[in-house]
Amino acid sequence: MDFKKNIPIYLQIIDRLKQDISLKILKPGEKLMSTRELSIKFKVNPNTVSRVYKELELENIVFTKRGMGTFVVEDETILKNLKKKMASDIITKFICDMKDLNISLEESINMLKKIEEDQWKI
Amino acid sequence: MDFKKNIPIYLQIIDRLKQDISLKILKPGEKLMSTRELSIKFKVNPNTVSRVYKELELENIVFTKRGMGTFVVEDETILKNLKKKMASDIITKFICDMKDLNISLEESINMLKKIEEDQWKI
Amino acid sequence: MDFKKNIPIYLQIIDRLKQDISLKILKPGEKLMSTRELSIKFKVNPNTVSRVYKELELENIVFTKRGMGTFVVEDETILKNLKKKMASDIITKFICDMKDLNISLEESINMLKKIEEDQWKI
Amino acid sequence: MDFKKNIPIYLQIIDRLKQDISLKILKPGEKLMSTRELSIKFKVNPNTVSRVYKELELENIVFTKRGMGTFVVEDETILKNLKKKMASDIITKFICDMKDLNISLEESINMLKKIEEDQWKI
DNA sequence: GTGGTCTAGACCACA
DNA sequence: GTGGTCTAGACCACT
Repeated sequence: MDFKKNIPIYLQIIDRLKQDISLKILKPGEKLMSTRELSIKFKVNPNTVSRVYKELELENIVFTKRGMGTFVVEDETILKNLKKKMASDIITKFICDMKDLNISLEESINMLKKIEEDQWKI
Repeated sequence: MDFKKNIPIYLQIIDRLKQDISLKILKPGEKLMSTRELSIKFKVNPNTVSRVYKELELENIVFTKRGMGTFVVEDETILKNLKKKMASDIITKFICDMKDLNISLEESINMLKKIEEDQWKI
Repeated sequence: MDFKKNIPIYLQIIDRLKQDISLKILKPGEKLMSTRELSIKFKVNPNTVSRVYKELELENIVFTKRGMGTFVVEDETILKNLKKKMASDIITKFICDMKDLNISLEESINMLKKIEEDQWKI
Repeated sequence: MDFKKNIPIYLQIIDRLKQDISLKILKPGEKLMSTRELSIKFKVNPNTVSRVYKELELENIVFTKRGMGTFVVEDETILKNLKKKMASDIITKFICDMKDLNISLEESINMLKKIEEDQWKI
């Protein structure tokens, strides 16, 4: 995993884990890698991973058992909402940004369709 | 104007000015407010506005005449490209973000269409 | 038994056993459950229970006969003091915490009285 | 300020600041010391103070202006509730702890009254 | 071995 | 000068 500059590493890792969880690459109840393992995998300081786990716990996406490790929550509802919320956030932002440029939702959709068609040609 | 947390104020102002320019609220050749005026209007540190103008000048969107102030460039081509580039950036980001969530462009478009229809009902 | 986060499990178990002993649910001289039994009952690591027994022994509340198990001490004086000390600790902490908030002992008592009256209404 | 062992320093500082705010030693809208200043005053690492400010911000007790510093919120309601909540937390804990020892609220109050009287004698 | 806390000190973006 | 992020590495308590 290579990190973008400008965006804090810990946020990028959070996003990555959220994706893995919402795509069920990490399943409900499954144990995450320990802070140390993950810090080695991502070539990052353990503290940074610590922070990631703490924030994910605040969002009720993972929980920790003392001395046992960190686990994905088992409540499926939360996990379903996670993906929904992430998608809805992206869409809302997109619509707002386009509105700011005075581009209506209709036009935006047309532009996307055009890109879709172009993909086939390649 | 109220600023979002997490995003640097100077970036938000840059975006705002770019919008105004691309929507021709600020016309080619028109003089921008002085750094002082703008800093008062936005209740922001004058240094922050300075930085905004500097960055816009680097992007060839405005230029400075010493002692006269800062002006929107008159080259229409640049201004047209400005809007195009901004829109294209937003769209690219949107498509990537959705892909990361394993949502195809087709699905994304469908979700947007659904929102469009829902707007009519309100 | 469900454990609070933030407070070490072993401390919570110690407190629980102290209560049981001071309330004579566990009587002087009575045998405690084995570490294994207790660890199963509380769904906890056996080491954790071991530690609990070790600490209680240090405080002279239980004692161990090799190969026989762990027992509540028979000295009634110790057990009486146990309850007294626990109560006094709680009270001292309460008074200090309220003082820190600039709430006098008199006011604290009034607040407690108010709660007492309210209970009757329910 | 001297810190208790066993309790994380950052929690002790949080508590201290909450007290100062609820007692209006730090007034609404007032600027807190910078992370560096406070870290020197408390002989503590700047990161520790950083963490304190972050948590207080999460609880909506302070807010930060980028590059300007950290300030007590100005909303009086929040600050009033702060003191209320802190007191109520302490009282609830006290009542529960005593109940666990099989000591009724009535008895608890009597014990406190006794202590109150004893104070006069000294 | 697990996460939690803390120190020391660095660099950065922001105002 | 302000807070935010990150690294390096330590110690601790818990399981």
